Amino acid sequence: MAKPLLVVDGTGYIFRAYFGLKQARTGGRNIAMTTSTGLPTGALHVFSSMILRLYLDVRPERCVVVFDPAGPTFRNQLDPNYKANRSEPPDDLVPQFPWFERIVQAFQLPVLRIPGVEADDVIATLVRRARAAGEAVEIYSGDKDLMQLVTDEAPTVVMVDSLRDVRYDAARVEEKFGVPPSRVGDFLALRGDAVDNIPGVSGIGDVTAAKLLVEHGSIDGILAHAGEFTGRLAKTFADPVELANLALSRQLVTLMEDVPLPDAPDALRRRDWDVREVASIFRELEFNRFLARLEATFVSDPTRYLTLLELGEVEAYLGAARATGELAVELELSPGDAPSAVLLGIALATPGRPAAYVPIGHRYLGAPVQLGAGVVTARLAEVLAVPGLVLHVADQKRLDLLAARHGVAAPRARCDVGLASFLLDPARGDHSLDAAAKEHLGHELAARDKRSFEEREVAEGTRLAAERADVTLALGRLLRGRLENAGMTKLLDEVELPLARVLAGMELAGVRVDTKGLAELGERLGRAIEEIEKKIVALVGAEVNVASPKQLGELLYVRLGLRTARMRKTRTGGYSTDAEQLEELLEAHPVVPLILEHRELAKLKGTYLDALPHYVRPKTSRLHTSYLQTGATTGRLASVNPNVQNIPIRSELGREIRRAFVAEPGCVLVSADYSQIELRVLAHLSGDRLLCEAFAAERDVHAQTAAEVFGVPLDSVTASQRRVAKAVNYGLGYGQGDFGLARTLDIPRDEARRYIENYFARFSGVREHMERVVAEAKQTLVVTTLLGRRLPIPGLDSDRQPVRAAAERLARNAPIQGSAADILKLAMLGCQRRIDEERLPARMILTVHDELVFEVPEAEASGFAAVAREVMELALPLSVPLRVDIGIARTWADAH
DNA sequence: TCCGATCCGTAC
DNA sequence: GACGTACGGATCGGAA
Repeated sequence: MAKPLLVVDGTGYIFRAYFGLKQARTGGRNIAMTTSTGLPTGALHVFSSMILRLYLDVRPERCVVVFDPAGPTFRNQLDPNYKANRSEPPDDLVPQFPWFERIVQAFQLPVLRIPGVEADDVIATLVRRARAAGEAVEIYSGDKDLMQLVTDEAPTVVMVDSLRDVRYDAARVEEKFGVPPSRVGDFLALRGDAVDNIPGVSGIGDVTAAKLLVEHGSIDGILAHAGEFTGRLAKTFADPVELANLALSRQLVTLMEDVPLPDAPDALRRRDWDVREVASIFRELEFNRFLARLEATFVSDPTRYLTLLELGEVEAYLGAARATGELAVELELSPGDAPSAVLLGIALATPGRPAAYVPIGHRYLGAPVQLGAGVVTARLAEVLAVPGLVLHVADQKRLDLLAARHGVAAPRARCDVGLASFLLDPARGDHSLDAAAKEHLGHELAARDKRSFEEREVAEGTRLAAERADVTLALGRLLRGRLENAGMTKLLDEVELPLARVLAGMELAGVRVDTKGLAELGERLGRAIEEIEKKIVALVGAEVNVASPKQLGELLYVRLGLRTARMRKTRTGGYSTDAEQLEELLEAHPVVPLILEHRELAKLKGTYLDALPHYVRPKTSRLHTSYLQTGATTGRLASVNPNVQNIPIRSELGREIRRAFVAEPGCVLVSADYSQIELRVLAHLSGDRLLCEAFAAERDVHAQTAAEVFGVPLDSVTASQRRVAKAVNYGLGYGQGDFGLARTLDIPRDEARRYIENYFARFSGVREHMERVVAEAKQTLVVTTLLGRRLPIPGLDSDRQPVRAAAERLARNAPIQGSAADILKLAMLGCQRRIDEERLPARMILTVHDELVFEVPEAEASGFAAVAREVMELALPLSVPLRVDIGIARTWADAH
C-alpha cells in the first residue's frame, strides 16, 4: 500500500514547541536556550527535531508543511473577536520566526501558506482532495479542531501528535471527547473555546456538550428537541443571544474544505534535502547534537573532497582514520569477471574529515602520475589490520575479491551497506549504494555514465568515488543501527558477511568449460535448426520468424486458423504461443511439432551454446560467474554473467550442455545436493506427524504422500500415483491451488481438488501450519526464516483479491524457500571452514540453491565427499534429518 | 543506435 | 487469476 500523505500543521508546531518548553521549564531551573550570541532557539530546537525525525525516520513519499498566513483570515471577517484575546507573540519567540520556514525549505519540504486562510482550512482541503484520490492522510498536529478530520473509513485519516507521542484514530478521538470525529465540530461549537475566543453556549462545557450530542446526535438534533428541555438548559436554548453565539461558533469551527490551492502535479512529493543548507542552519543555531546526527548520516562538502596523489597524503589520511577508529572504503574496479577486475581507485572516508579518493588506474592522455595499486593496498591493509578498527563498505564481496587476488584476507566490515539494505527490506529491487543513499539519506549520488574509471579525469573520479565512500560511512553507521533494532546483526555478522568471502573465492575459482564440446554441439544444433526452418517454409509457404511470438501467433491463429481450447491470452492481449498452447495443437497441423522442436533447439543454442563461450577465459578455459547476495527476496543467491543456476539438465540435450562443465585434468567434480530440502524444512516448521515420520524413517516421501493421498498401502503405490504425489508435494510449497495442479498434471480440476483435499486431510499438521503462517503474517505483515531473516509482505492487507492471494502464496512459500537458503548458506560456510582449517585440496566452485559443487583431485574425491556430506547434513539440525546425495564424475552432468 | 518492455524458457 | 524464486535471449517499438 502507498504511504499516506503527510500534512504538518507548521504554525501549530511552532507555538506548541514554544509553550510546551515553557511549561516544562516552569518551576525548574532550566535556562532558556539561546545561541552564544543570544538568539533564543528553544522552539526552533523542538521544531527541528520534529522535522529531522520526519525526514530521516518517517520518510513520507508525499508531504507538505502548512503555515498560517501573516494577515487576517476570513474568520476575522466572520467575527472581529475571533482570536482577539490572543496576546502578541512572546518576545523570545518573535526572533525565531524567520528560521522555521528556512529550516523547512532546507529540507526541501513543500510548503503551503495561503493568504486569508488559516492552516486548518488548507489542511482540511488537502485531506478532502487526498481522500478523493484514494490516498490516506496523516496529520502532524495536536490541534483539537483538526480532529474533526480523522476517520477510520478508507482512505483513512489519522492525527499524529509527535510531541506527546499520541496517534489519534477515530476511537482515540472519541475517547478524548466522548463523541466521534464527525461530531467534534459540533462539540467545539457548543463548548466554545476561550483561547480562540469562540463563544460557544454559556453553561455548556465538555461534559454537557458530549452528553447532549450523544443524546441528540448533532446540534441540529439538539435544537430540534430544545423545546423538551427542562431547567437551566431550557432557558439557555431559548435565549436568542445564546442561539446567535452558537450559530457563530458553528461557523467559526467549520473547516473550509475548498480552499483554492496551487496544484502542480508532484508538488507534494518529498525531494532530496539540501544537506549543506541544513548543516549550515544547524551550525548557526548551534544545534550540535543535530549536527552530529547529520554527520552520522551525511557529512562532507563535495567541494572539499580530497584527491590523494602522494603516498604521504595517503598515509596521513589513513593515520587520521586510525585515530578515529572508523573508516569507510569503496573500491573502483574495472568491469568484468572476478579474475579480471583491476583496481582503478580507492575512496576513503573517516569521521570529521572530507572524504578522499586515491586514483590508481586512470589512463587517459595527460593523466597525473598516480600511486600504484600495490603500495596503496599495502598501506590500507596495515590500517585495516588495526584491532578494533570499524570498517564500513558498500560491498564486502568486492573487497574480499580484491584481497584474495593479493593473496590476503580482508577484514570483515562492521556494516556492508548492500547486505544491510537487503536484510532490512529484501523485497526492494535495488540494494546498490545509490538506491540505499536515496532511500535512507534522501541523497542522490552524482549520476555516472558507463565509462570506466580508466578514462575518467581524476577530478571527476574524486567527485564520484569520494562521495560513495562518504555515503558508505554515513549509511554504514545508520543501517547498522537499524539492523540492531531489527535484531539481525547476527545474521549479518555470522552468515552474510562471512559468506561474501566464500562467494568471492568461488567466483575467483570459476569452473572449467569444454568450449570445444559446446561449439560442436552448437554446430550440430545450427544445422538441425536450419533443416527445421526449411521444412517450416515448405509447409506453410512463407518465411516465419519462429522466435517472434507475434509472427508465430499470426501464422497459427490467423493464417492457419488453429484454435486451442482456451486460446490463452498474453498480458498485453496477444494470443499465447508458449509450449503449453503448442502442445495442444500438436495434432492440429504438421507445422506445430516443428515449431516446438525449433523452439527447444533455438533456446538451448542461443542461451547456452552461443552465449556461454563468451564468458570462458581462453587462457584457463574457466568461466567465472558472479553471485548476487542480494538478488532474491527469499534469501537465495542469484547468479549472473552468466547465470550458472539455470544450466539445463532435465532434457537429454540439456544434459549434453551440462556435460561441458568439467573438472581440470586430474580432478573430478563432487556434486552434493540436499535431498528434498524444502519438504524437510516444511516438515520441521509444521511438525506434521506423518511427514516427520516419513523423513525420520528415511522413507520415499513422494511414495508415502501417494499412499496417503490415494489411500493405498505404501508398497502398492504405482509410478503414476507417485508422480501425482510429487507434483502435490512441490506445488504445495508454492501455494498452488487446484487450478495450478490440474494444469501441471493435465488432469481435470475437480480431480486435482480431490488430491489436495486428501492431502490436507492426511497431513493436517501441514494445513494447520499454513493457516497459522498466513494468519500471523496478516498481523505482522512479515514472515521470517529459521535464521531470523525477515521478509515484509505488504500486499497481505491489500483489498484487491488477486494481490492478496499472491501475497498469501508468498507468505506460505518464503519461509520454506528462505529457510532452505539459510541452510545452504550455513553449509557453504561450514564446508569452506573445513577446507581452510584442514587444508583440504578441494575448491568450492558452484552453488545452485540446494547443491554445492566442488573440484577435487581425483584421489581425494571420495574422502572429501564424506566431509561435505557430514558438514551439509549437520549444517542446521532440524527435527527431521537432512540428507545429501553425492555424485562424483569428470563432468557436472555425470556427477548428478 | 540504444533501451526497456514483452514473451518465452531454463534452473531449483 | 490461478505456482514461488531467479536470469537472459530474441523481438519489437519508441526514444535519442
